[in-house]
Amino acid sequence: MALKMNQNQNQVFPNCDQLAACFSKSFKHLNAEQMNLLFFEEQCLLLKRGSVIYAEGDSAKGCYFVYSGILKVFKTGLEGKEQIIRFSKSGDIIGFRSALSEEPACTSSKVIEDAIVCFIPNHSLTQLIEKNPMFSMELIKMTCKELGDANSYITDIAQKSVRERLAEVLMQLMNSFGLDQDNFLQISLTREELANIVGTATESVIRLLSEFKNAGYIEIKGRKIKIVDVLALKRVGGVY
Amino acid sequence: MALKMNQNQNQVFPNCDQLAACFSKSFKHLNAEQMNLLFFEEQCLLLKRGSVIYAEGDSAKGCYFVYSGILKVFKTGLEGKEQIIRFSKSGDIIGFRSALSEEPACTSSKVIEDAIVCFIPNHSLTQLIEKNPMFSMELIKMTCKELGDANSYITDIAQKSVRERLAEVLMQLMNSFGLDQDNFLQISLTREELANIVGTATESVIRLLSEFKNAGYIEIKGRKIKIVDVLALKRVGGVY
DNA sequence: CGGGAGGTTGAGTAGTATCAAATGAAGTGG
DNA sequence: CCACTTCATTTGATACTACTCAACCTCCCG
Repeated sequence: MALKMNQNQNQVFPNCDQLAACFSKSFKHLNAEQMNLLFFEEQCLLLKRGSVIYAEGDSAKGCYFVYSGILKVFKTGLEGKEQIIRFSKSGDIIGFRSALSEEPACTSSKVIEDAIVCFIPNHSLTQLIEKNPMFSMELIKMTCKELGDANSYITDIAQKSVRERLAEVLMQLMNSFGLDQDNFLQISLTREELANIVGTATESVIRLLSEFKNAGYIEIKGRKIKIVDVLALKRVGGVY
Repeated sequence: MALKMNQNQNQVFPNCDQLAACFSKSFKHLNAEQMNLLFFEEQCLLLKRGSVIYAEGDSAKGCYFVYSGILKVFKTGLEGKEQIIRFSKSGDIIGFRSALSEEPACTSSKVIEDAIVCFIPNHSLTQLIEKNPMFSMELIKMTCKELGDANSYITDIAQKSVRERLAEVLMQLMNSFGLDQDNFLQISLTREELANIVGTATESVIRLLSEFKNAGYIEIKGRKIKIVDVLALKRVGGVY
């Protein structure tokens, strides 16, 4: 396997085996040879919080495999307000939609927590789809799962109140990113980012968070949110 | 090609060539042999308005190809309120998500205008994916397009007002189903169904429709809506 | 020490939901 | 053909959610 890692600044990039191991968490049906195909032109990037991976309107020459860190995928609505669609973390592939369809990206992606991502050029991805039906199948299933999530999201935003949605979002974040030993969510978001997930105003998030705090559902230390009463939050969020 | 059409009640089902021609509108990379594979166990159904094709929670043994008619795909939220996710018409495939992922369906599908659909058993679909990478690619692209639409939808519902969304939905319906010679939308929906797309209350739709009517943007004849001022509607809906 | 970004609080209000009731349309059975 | 049922639509009155605007605070960084 060609090793083209940039190791400037003492940055520790994953080696091929580590990449492959991480990739296998999500895609189980690639053998070593195919994995080589994917990471042949290995090109890892270390990205700091705030970096943009791709932006709405970009025409992609490839997609990105996320080795570590957290990204947000969002659309920019009228008035420039972000709507966060989902998060990506270790093991996810982002940007393959516009890559495959050869259309400009319809979302943007930005780093929430410092990340290492690996660029996968278009032809590698296409080759893989052509040579490995199982991989196609997994890609389809993955997209389908995203689509299912999106559909639920639509229903929630359309039918639930902001309070319900905020509680639900906290539960989703808990499921996706887990809690540390003190029950704090292992992802830190600004109030504005929270608002941009829930689809509401920053002020509303602040008011509701302090309402949850007073009710004893959560505790707050700056951007860190401690989940105290899971059952109450699930009840409020209509999550069962 | 095996012909197992049920031709009871003088129902005129499409023959294989017609099915294939219709299918080719959406999927261009299947040769005759592969098309045979798909429709080998041809099983057409004539479905009246209100019929349920599949329901949330069903585990699918296959998917359906829509030959004619219009279906709505929706989720049932809390309180039993429908959220319409999208419509399907001639040339679309529905239900392949749960079919492929072998998970219970996360949406339901119901007939809006009398439809002829053709059942495609799971193994046919899977075989095709395994044998024809181009087909996989088209399936992926199709799912990706749906996903892109869903993402836009999320952003709209989260950020736009009900008035804006209703105007936008009218424009979408115009694009999807077209207008007849008198500029009436070629799809009839109840006020409740409209509300379940927009994500609002039936009464709100009624009030806004009559507001649009008074403003001269539309005319109303029962369930038929005539699009009078496209530019005004686009402006209201923030569609550009 | 100043400036900027993020966070918090309060007051006022527009936009929608909800509830209730009346009307209209379509079908059913006697 | 009419009374009756049922469902869809419409209108009005009222309540309330959540947005907006404005002011102020806090923390951090240069």
